[in-house]
Amino acid sequence: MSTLKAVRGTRDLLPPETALWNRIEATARAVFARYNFGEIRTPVFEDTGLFARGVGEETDIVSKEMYTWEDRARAQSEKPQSLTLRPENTAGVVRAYIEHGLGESGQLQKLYYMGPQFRRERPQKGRYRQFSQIGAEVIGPPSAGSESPLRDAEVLEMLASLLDELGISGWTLELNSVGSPADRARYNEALRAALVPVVSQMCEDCKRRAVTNPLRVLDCKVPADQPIIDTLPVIADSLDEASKAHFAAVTAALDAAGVPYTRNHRLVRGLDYYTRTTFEFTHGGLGAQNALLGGGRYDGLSEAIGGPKAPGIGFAMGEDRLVLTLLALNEQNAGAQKADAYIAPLGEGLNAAALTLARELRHQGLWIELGEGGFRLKKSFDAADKTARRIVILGEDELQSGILTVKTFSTGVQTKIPRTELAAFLSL
RNA sequence: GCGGCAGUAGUUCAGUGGCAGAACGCCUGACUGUGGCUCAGGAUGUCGCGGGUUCGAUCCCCGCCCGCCGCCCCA
Repeated sequence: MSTLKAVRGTRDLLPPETALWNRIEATARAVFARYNFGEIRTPVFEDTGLFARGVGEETDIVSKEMYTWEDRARAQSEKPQSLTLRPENTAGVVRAYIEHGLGESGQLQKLYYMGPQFRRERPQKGRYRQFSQIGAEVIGPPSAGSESPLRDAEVLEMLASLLDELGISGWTLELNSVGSPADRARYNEALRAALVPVVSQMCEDCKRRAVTNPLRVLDCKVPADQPIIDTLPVIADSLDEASKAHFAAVTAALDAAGVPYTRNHRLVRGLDYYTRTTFEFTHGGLGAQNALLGGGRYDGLSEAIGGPKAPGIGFAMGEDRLVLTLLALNEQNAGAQKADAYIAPLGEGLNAAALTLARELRHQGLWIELGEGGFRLKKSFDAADKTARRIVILGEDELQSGILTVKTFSTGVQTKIPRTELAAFLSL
C-alpha cells in the first residue's frame, strides 16, 4: 500500500467528462436566472447542531452518515466545537437566511447553490461519499407569499423545464403531500394500527419497520408485500383541510401549465423538515439510485433552528446522477470538443514565432493548440487531427511571405491564407 | 452497516500451480514540408495489497483495500 489513491467513495472528474459537468452547471445557472434566482454559497462545514436540529436527529443521515469531528478549542476555558461536513445544503441556506436577516427585506428569497455534499454511505453507482448537488430554495415570511401553492407549482415547472433543457428525456415527477407534523403523527398512528393485523404476512424488513418506523413500510419493494401495502391507509386521508386545499391548488396549477406528474401516495421523504408538498423526479436506468432530484416544502425548518417563521420550498438535484443519465442517454456527450486550430511550427527555430501567432489568434477568441517545432510534420498532423479541427503550418516560407498554409481535417482541403485573414478563416 | 460478484497493459478483456497474453490505443520507421489507409518493428505490467499452503502462486486458502449489484438510505 505504497501508492495513494482517492479515498473510498470519492473520485476524480477528468476531461472530457468535466465538460459535461460544466454544461449542466451553465444550463442550471441560465435557467435559475430566468426565474430570478440568485446564487448563495455557504460553507462546506457547519456546526453539527445545525444538522441535528434541521435535518433531524433520528434520520439516517444525521445518526449514522455524517462526517463529524471535534474542532480544537481555542482557549483552555473554551469547549471544543463539534463540526460536520454538510450532508445537504438546505439547512445551511436557512441558517444563512436567519443569520443575515434576509427575511427583514419582506421579500421572497430565491436562492440557488451548487457544490459538494458529504455522506458516509456505502458507495455504489450513483452514490458517492462526496457528491455534488444543485439546488434551490424559495423562502421568506408568510407576508411575502412564501406559503402560496403557486410557489410549489413554479418550482416544479422550473424543474421540468431545466430537465428538458438539459436533454434528460423520460423523467417522471412523483408528487405527494405529507401535510403538517400533526398530520404526519396522526398518519403514523393510523398506519401502525392498520399494520397490526397484516404485518405477520409481510417480509422481515417490514416487520421491523412496522415497529421502528411505519412510514418506511411504504418503501418496501418485495413483490408479495405490494398487495398488502395497497390496502393500507394513505396519508392523503390524514391531511387537515388546509393541507388538502394547498395540495389541490398545487396540482391545479401544474395541470393548467401542462406539467405532467403522478400522485404517489407512498412518497414519504426521510428528512424530518418536510411538510406538505414533497416530490421526486426519477429516471430509469439509474439502478437502485433512481432519484434524480428530490425536494419539498419545509414550513417549520427556520423555527426549528431558532429563526423566525419562514416557510419555504426547495429541492436538490444529484449532479452525479444527472451526468450518469446524460451519458447513458447520449454517448456523444462524452466526446471531447476540438480546438479551432493546431499550430505546427516547422523546426525548433520557429517555436517562438509560433507562440506569437498563437497569441494573436487566442486574443481573437480562437481556441488554439500549440504544437512543437521539434516534431516531424507527420507527427504534427497526427497530433493535430486528434486535438483540433484544422492545422496551421508555420514554416520559413510562411513566416517570410505572411501567407499561412491551413488544412481542414473534415474536408481534407488545404489553402493558403494571409495572416491578416487567418483569424476570420479559422472562426468559420 | 448487511448479503452477493469482481479486481491482469493506458482501455476493454482472455488465460494458466511452472517464461505474462490479445485487441484497440501508444511509440519508431517505411515517408528529410502533409495525418487518416497499409506494412515493418517496439514498449506496455509490483497480475489490487498483505499473509498462508507449495519445490514453485497471477491462479488455491485467509485477511484487508477498492469497485459493482441488491438491501438500507437518499441526490
